[in-house]
Amino acid sequence: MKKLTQSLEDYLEAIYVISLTSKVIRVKEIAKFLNVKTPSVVDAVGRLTERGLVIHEKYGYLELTGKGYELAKEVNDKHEKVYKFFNEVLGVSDNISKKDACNIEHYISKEAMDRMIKFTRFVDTCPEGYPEWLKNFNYYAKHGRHPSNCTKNNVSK
Amino acid sequence: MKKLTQSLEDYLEAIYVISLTSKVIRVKEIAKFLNVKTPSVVDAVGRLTERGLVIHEKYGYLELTGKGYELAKEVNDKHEKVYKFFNEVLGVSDNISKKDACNIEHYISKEAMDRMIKFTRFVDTCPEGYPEWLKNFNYYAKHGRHPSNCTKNNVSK
DNA sequence: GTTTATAGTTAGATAAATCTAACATTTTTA
DNA sequence: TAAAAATGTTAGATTTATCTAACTATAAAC
Repeated sequence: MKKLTQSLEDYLEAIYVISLTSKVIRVKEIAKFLNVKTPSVVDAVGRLTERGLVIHEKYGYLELTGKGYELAKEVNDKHEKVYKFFNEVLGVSDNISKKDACNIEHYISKEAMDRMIKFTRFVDTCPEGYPEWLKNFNYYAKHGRHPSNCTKNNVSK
Repeated sequence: MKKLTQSLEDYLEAIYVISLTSKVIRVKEIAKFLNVKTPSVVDAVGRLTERGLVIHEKYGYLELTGKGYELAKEVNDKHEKVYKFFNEVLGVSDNISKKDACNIEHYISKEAMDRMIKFTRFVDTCPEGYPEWLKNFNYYAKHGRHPSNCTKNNVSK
């Protein structure tokens, strides 16, 4: 099946995210979540319905189909993972990480995503806790030079 | 002035990149570079001209204005930097890094860009050469576990 | 220097994504 | 339960970005 547009992915993800905390899903909620007007939502939901990703009872509630749920979860997973990488590894602020993740999630390749996920996990599972080299990076980012203890702590032979 | 769309940024960047290796710039070149048809280029160039970023003699050559050049360079710089980060730090393959950079360049925030640039430089200027921890990451990415020498080499106290 | 080939342009179509304004349905409430 | 409020839908407009087909201008070749 043809790939979803960025916009449709956003709508699908919004429905998914809303469903995590809300019992029912309405057009108005989606509009609020995405900062668009309700006719835009109706339009998008129509297109998602055509593709069998959403079920929408007229004037009533919305639901993801199985396929819709899976796709939505996939998109949202990417979002979460890009966010984590930006925030935890690169040290980008919370808000900006979220915003960037929201855009990038639609475009990043499987391969890059995989490396980001692994990188984040590499940091998170570091045997020594928060890795020394990442401390050193933060120092470098702040001061523009490697800390004096850098060589010592990282030399391998 | 209003932000350029992704598409217009692509056209502008294309013109810039072509100008690096080609004496003159033509509609056809741009079309080839971006894999679109010439009417699309004419249209886009028209919009770039309206914004004072490009000069186009009818049936003739194209040129970037000063402002256009600056903007194009900015966009292309982002491209280069995202590419480098993905390729050199994350270890994403050449081709995919390029493709991803091409998309992401339009969306990434100044802050995240800044951190990526610094991260790449942090790696490149590492006093010990290619850093041990990055070798460890590559090991981790390949085998799914930290190398046995990991703790030793990175412990700080 | 005409003809032919190449390149560029215009016109008109289509699709996505948004909006406002008007209308319809449901739900709430007095 | 009838009026009012809230929510949802439709219709129609706008912008961007593409395309194809038809036309026009410039360059090349003979």
